[in-house]
Amino acid sequence: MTSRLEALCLEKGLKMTGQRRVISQVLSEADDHPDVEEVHRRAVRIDPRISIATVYRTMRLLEDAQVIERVDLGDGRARYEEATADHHHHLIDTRTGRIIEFASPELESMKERIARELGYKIVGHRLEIYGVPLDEDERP
Amino acid sequence: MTSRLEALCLEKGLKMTGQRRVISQVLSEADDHPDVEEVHRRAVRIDPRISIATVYRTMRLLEDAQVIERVDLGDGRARYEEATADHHHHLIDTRTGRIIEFASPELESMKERIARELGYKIVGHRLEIYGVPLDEDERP
DNA sequence: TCTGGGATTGCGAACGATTTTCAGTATGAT
DNA sequence: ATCATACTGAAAATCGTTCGCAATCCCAGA
Repeated sequence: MTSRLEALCLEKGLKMTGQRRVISQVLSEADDHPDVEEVHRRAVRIDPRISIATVYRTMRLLEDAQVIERVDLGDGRARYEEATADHHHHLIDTRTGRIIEFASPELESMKERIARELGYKIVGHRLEIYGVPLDEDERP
Repeated sequence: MTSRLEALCLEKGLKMTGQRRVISQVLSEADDHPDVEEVHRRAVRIDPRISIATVYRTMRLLEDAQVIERVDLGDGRARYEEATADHHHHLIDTRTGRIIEFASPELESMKERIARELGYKIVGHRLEIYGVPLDEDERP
């Protein structure tokens, strides 16, 4: 069975090896933001003969092919998510590490406007909010 | 002469050594976002017997004491700036590496609102915009 | 279906940024 | 001035990541 990412790789003309197939599957099934070690851990469960170096190489390949996106969440390692058309950002629960994705068109346009006022054209950006859950009585 | 940061250190009850004095001076005089190596380079100009390890240690100390702030600009190393009361963000010129600081109260409140809607209280956040200068004819 | 050669892999070594270890040194309270 | 303690330099260790290289795999073409 062909995973979503595997299809994308074929589309981009990437050579489809066993390990790339497995890593694509792992990433297709992930709904979190695994780092390379975690991807490797999951990949090895499917096929034990996959080295961490290959995972690193494949992640870079997929990133370059714009199939996945690197997310830098401030802990020293790279995390990844499937590439999506819409810009979104991350709210990190500092108590649990849970990551909540959110998008805000207003935020996007404000950011555009700020850059424009400073005389710049945006080529990339990133916003992360670190937070803790509101107490019961503070909920909106 | 006592630099601004040195005064802050004394205030916090930190032991004032020669190297801390020099590093404090370097940081007080900096108006950019130097990384550890750059701080070390500047410190050594004032007193050559300062090791990079001490700079690393002192930066962490000052960061913990909230005297300076770590800025993660996406190039693999930590950069620093003096801690300020007001939140501000960074626009990084990807062509030259120039860093432009900006603040936006609207952005702050929007970010508060987003967190609140998601059921969170903000404990920290960061926004970086990467951009290239607008062409002449695009300037606002 | 078989083959050749370039792409890909696994391993371990190399890497850059940062932290730690440890023995020697300096600081500030007394 | 003394002394316990905190601090320092130098080198080794650590962490995430990349690289070099020989062995292996994939797939277009015969």
